[in-house]
Amino acid sequence: MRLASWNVNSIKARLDAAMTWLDEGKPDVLALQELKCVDDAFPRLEFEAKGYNVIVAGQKSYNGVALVSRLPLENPVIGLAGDASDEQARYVEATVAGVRVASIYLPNGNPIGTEKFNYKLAWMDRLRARAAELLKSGGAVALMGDFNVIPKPEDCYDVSAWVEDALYQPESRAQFRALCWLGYYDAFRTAKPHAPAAYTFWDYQGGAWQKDNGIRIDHILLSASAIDRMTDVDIDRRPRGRPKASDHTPIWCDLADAPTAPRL
DNA sequence: ATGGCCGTTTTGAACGGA
Repeated sequence: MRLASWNVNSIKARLDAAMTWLDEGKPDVLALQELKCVDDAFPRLEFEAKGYNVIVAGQKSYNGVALVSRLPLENPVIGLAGDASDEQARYVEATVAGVRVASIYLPNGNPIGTEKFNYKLAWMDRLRARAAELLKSGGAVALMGDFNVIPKPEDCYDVSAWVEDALYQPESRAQFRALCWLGYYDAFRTAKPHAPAAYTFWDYQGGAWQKDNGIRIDHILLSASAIDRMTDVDIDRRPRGRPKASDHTPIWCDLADAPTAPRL
């Protein structure tokens, strides 16, 4: 089963690109972020025509996440627990073939020293609580999305350009590590610990794509029982190099079928 | 040199993004 995540920066602006990537990336499950549209404006029919089921958590103009899957999306949950007053559409989860998958659009948090940065850190507290809850069953879990965190210096073309940014603050990175210490594995770094310039985002400005001035902020975090089944993982840079591209590009991983009996 | 991009919105200057 292939799991993938992509911040499309408006699903309406990126519909052709999304349809193209479904054909070439062949994800079984795709977590989408930054839809920038309400539920009814999501191009549901186009996804369904390609054989995908759809769950949308939309919002006007900003944010918005979705899960699309060839297999049924069971027991969907929209929204992240812990703050009933939070109206931003940044989280949706469901079960596909026994794997609990989530599409996550973690707050940007800029500028630091403001309520926006506090909101980011508080949101990460809530995410960690939910992530811990999901591990209790021992089943496979995949947290996928735009985490808006640069985990380590090697995940950035030039750390000096990001030291004042919310994505590289010590607090943001510590929160990301705390999430991992619960028992989640960064799918890409676990398989490719020394891969250089493994970026998922390049700014539209300043020729960042042409210079490969990128950062790795889109992640797939897998529980132990999920990463134990992982056979491949990669970042697909092709969509970023095309006209009218999102500033993010997809990341994906493959999971082998669940063993029907213990293998040891 | 994030001054220089992109998408969105009570459509036209402002906001959010990262």
